[in-house]
Amino acid sequence: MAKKIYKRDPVASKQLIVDNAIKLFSKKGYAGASMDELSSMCHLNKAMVFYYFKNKKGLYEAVMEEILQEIYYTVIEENKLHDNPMDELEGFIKTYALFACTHPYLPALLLKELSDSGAVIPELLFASMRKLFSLFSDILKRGEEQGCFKDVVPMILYFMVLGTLNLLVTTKSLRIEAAKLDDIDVDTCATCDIDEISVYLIKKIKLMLKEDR
Amino acid sequence: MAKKIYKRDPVASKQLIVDNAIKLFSKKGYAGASMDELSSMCHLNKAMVFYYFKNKKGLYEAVMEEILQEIYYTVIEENKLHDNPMDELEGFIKTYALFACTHPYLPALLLKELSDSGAVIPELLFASMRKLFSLFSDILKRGEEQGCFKDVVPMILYFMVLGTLNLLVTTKSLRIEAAKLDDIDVDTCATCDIDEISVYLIKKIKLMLKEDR
Amino acid sequence: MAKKIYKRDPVASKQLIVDNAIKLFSKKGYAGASMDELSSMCHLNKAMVFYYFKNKKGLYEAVMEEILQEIYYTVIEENKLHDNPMDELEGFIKTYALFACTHPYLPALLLKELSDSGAVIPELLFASMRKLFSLFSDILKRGEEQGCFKDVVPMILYFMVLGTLNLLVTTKSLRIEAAKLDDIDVDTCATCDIDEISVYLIKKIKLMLKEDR
Amino acid sequence: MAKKIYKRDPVASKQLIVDNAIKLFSKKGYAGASMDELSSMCHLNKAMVFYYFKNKKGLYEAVMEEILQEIYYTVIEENKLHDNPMDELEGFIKTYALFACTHPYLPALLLKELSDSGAVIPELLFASMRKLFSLFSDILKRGEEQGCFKDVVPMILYFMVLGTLNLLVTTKSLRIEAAKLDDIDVDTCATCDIDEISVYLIKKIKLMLKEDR
DNA sequence: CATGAATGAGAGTTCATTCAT
DNA sequence: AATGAATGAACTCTCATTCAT
Repeated sequence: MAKKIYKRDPVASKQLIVDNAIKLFSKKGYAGASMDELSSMCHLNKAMVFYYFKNKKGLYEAVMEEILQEIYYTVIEENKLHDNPMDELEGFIKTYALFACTHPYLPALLLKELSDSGAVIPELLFASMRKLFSLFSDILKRGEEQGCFKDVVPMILYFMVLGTLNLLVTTKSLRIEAAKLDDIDVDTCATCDIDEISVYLIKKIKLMLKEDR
Repeated sequence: MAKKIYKRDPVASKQLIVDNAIKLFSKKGYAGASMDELSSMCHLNKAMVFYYFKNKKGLYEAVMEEILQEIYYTVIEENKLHDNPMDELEGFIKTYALFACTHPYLPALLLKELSDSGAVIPELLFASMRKLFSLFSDILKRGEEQGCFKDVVPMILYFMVLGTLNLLVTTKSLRIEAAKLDDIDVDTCATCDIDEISVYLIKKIKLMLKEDR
Repeated sequence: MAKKIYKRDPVASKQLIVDNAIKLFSKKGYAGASMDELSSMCHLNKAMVFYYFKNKKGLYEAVMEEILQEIYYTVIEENKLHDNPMDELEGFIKTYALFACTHPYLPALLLKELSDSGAVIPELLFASMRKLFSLFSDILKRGEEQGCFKDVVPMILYFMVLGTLNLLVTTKSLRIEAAKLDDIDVDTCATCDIDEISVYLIKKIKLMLKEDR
Repeated sequence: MAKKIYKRDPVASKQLIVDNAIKLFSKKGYAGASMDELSSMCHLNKAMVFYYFKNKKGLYEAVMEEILQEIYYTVIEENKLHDNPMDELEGFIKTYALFACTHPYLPALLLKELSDSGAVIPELLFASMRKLFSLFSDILKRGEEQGCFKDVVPMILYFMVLGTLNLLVTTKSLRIEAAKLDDIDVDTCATCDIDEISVYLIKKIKLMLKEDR
């Protein structure tokens, strides 16, 4: 008679919702995502979403909080392995790049949120971005003090790193498409893997910071 | 009884709709924008939107086409003023930066579209981005041939420029907010004007391209 | 500069609208027909329809009046050629059949209207059907008096004739479709022409009226 | 405050919708029926219609399927009671007539659909009409083989029966109206009950099939 | 914890109709 | 006579959310 499987595992169910919400929100954006579609992705009843989360916005906040925390802790943990600004900077970029590549919903969600200064969750986004930026800024500032980085404007450099990496991740399918059509001499980096990209980016950022002019 | 407003200027009405649609789409995204809200922003009857445009998507396409063409022609016109890659690159960045700053809906719309590889209008976005990228890529390629640029990967550099500028524009209000709270020693470039930013960016990009390693 | 041809022939324009309205109403019914589609069928401005006709219902009435009058006069003119009930009956059926076949919108419109007792134009339909029925009824009554028809109930026989012919006309495409699929031994009269059908119908009606039981 | 009515009987709610949809579609046709009106007829929220049915067309199909199945099974069940073509034919006509009279939406819906060869649901109507026709055709064919029917063209006779009965049912109110105005000597069968009509029809059809000419 | 039924508001879109030119 | 712009009401359908079970 059991025509349905009742999981009755609240932790698992909640996580299931969050996981699918990440997928959905990153694909369709906040407004474009429907709770109906979400629940059917989870093979769960629609009302369950509202049982675990206050409302759509609450779910979105939970989703964003989760992924923003995840990237933050990933980066900060990796950062502990290094003891000089040069390595720390390299580590920051490499780690962010790898994370963005293996969790491609992060760039999608981040760019969407940043594209309107966090219209949906200003405070949360605000706090998270600040924490990550603080770390990045600290690295550069210390590097400047130690004389290995010159002419540093952390905010701009921060968006340079994040902008480049996030856009390269989100446009991957677009660039692959382009590669099929484009002339021989235009390279869209369609086949570049994330390591090549971050190596190049690191090299260039280092060149940037080596001298004043 | 005078409730109806007869403007009867089709060109003006259509432009009114497009202008407000730009605002609305850039603020709320495609899915989040409502045609109801749009029409009341225009002080026009809702049906008028569908009189001038096939449907919501058609309007969105018209909007995107307009702004993508505008930025493209602005950049390409400016480009004609220069005769060497170094100046051309500088011109490209300065022009894009200025345009993005004076037309802040462009970064908002672009980031939103790019964040999901152009979910709404793939072909249109695709074509436009390619045209702009072609120009950028050409500049760098010629510079490389002439020996003034080294170790060039146009695609990455393209997203570096666009990513940095677009994010700096869209996060402006966020960064101003941050400036009020932040400690003294963290600069969010809240007060930087676009010229300072682009000068810095140009300087850094040039350093990047000066040597191989 | 003349990018449009201004007909400025009111009679022709009005007739153009009526002609296309006949097509449209017979295909889509009253509610399903849109004035927008109609006007573009006519290559005329939408407002012209309302210039010539009070409103949608007024147009529909004009359409129905035209075709109901046409069939009525066609039948009554033909009827004058005969001088005995038997020939008159045969003439009635043959004429109606031929008209329905060459003007297939008549059955379509008639069945639609009759299917809800003339919801849209009760009085008009009412009057027209009565006039045609009167003629039919007279023929039968006179035949009965003269002894050539027996056991006559005009109303039922009237709907028998009209029902059969109208349905055979409107279902023509359906029956052709069926012929392609059906087993050999089922004949949907897909290829029958209207003459064969009316000859058969006349023969059968005559048999009906020859004796009491 | 008690504004909401919680019936919470899905079977009843769904049937309520279907029942009212039958009424509405048969009165106003597919295009003329509004889902708003339907839901308020049901004292149900508008969204419930779309909860139970995919869309308007899906509801219409469900409605048509229900009534076409009902008439088919009614006729076929009755048919099993007889063992000779003559009785079967009589049974067919009587049963159809009675059903059409007690379920007057059937003729209304059928004539509307047939009047444009099933514009809304071609396949469904097609299949149903074929099944019913097959039964009718079989009866006549067997009668012909056994020598009790002569000169049989099933398709025409089928539409004769259905046309007559359907039109007599749908025009009932029209004919009652006419009876009030008409001269003494014209009988619109306004008061005829369905039994008298089907008895007359059966008698006439039998006469038709008794001899070749 | 989980479900399906129910809801009201609003979405995008089309409609018949009218107005100014 | 003819046009295109404009309107308000209605349309089908979807949304986030809540209720009873």
